[in-house]
Amino acid sequence: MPLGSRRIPIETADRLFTYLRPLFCLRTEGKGTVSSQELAEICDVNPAVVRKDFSYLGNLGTRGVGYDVGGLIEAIRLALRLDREIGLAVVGVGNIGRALLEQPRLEFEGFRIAAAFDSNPEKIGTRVGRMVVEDAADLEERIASKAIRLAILAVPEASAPKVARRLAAAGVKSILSFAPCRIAMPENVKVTCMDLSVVMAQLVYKSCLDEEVVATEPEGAGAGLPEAKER
Amino acid sequence: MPLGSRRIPIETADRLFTYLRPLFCLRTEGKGTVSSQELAEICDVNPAVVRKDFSYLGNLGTRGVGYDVGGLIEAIRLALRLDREIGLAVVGVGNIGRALLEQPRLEFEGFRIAAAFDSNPEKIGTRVGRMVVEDAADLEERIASKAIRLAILAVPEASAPKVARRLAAAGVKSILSFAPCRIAMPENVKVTCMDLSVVMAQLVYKSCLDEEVVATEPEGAGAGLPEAKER
DNA sequence: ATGTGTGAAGAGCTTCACAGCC
DNA sequence: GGCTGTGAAGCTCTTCACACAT
Repeated sequence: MPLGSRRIPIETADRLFTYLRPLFCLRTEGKGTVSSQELAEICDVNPAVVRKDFSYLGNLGTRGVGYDVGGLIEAIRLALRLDREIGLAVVGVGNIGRALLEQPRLEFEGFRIAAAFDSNPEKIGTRVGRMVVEDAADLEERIASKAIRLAILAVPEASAPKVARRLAAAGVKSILSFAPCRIAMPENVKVTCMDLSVVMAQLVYKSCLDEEVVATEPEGAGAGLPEAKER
Repeated sequence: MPLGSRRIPIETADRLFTYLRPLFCLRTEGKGTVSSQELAEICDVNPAVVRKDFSYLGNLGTRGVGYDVGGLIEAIRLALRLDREIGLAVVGVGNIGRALLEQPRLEFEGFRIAAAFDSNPEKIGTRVGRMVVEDAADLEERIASKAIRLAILAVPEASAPKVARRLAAAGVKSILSFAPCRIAMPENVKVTCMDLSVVMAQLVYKSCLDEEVVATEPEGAGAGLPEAKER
């Protein structure tokens, strides 16, 4: 009998993250159990998808009842390696870096900002949110000594690749970059680029697709079924 | 003979966006043609994927030579409906809103910031970047009169759902939200939520997967093939 | 009666390999 | 020789339908 040890499809893993936040809300609201039907409506997916996804984590549900909210949260956090706190560095204290430092939200979700860097002498030593901005010149040493493996890169595009290489050399394994440029990295360092233009273009494209469907089907069923298909 | 009119798979559309930026760079560098091989290396995908993707847009390449850079850009922009400028509103001029307004990058990519709103009296009337911040109270009227259909929502989480409903009522069809909460919208309004926690968690998960592969294959081939597989 | 768990069928995307053209 | 364009095979994920547990 499978015990939650099957390989989790990457698409399932992605969805598991998105289940997590509504589950937190439900727990806060005091809801003890949730059915695949309910969660599916909240997350805008098919109920069968929800059940299939959870089945990879083991037999979490109770037939006729649903899933225990707390149990789900724990199982997901365990499966996704979110069970331990993850320290991260914010590199670049411009508008975006400041936004991250000033809102403590990340801290609730298993992440902990452990360092903030900037190269501007006027910013070094100042306090932003909970952190004191450190000199980017000390980046390698500080990151290595704190064993930080995750960094958010919020520096100008021009210096992003160089700073990224320094981070990788210091032992960082995952970089979330806000610079809209390609960052070449060795195979063992993962980089995700938050490119707003790309995201917005995709958003607009999807809206355009909808319009064409409407235009092509003038006798459409109107505001009929919820059409639980996203992406 | 197919003339670029086949249905484009959604995954292909997503990739087409990501090809666009390196292509801009290549054009700026004065490169006239590019091969699927070169572009594949830059974007970290399989060359066959690149060719297949472009084949949906028609016969763009020249055998033995490659693809015309300018032609590719035009074809992609057309296919993805980026051929006309898209006006957008920035709602909320906090750290993130300011970051968007102060960097003119978006303007180069077919987007044009057409309005900025905030409800803080101290911010209303001030100039940020190229825009003067308008009163969020006038949001519906201004958005409708300018026929804006795309908005970036950068307001506190608590007010995000309410503001989103106002945007939708004013005619906005696509919303990019930075509030890490679910925003319920009618079927014809698309919302993409930039949830940093989710993105970071996915990033960390992928790094963990790598580590396990390394740990499971101690006799691995070392730094061998590029392993052109991402995601 | 209600809602989970899952094998099997189906859909969609990726990879391969090679014909075809420059 | 070099590189595109593409049918076919392969693979992964999604959907369905229903057995089964409470």
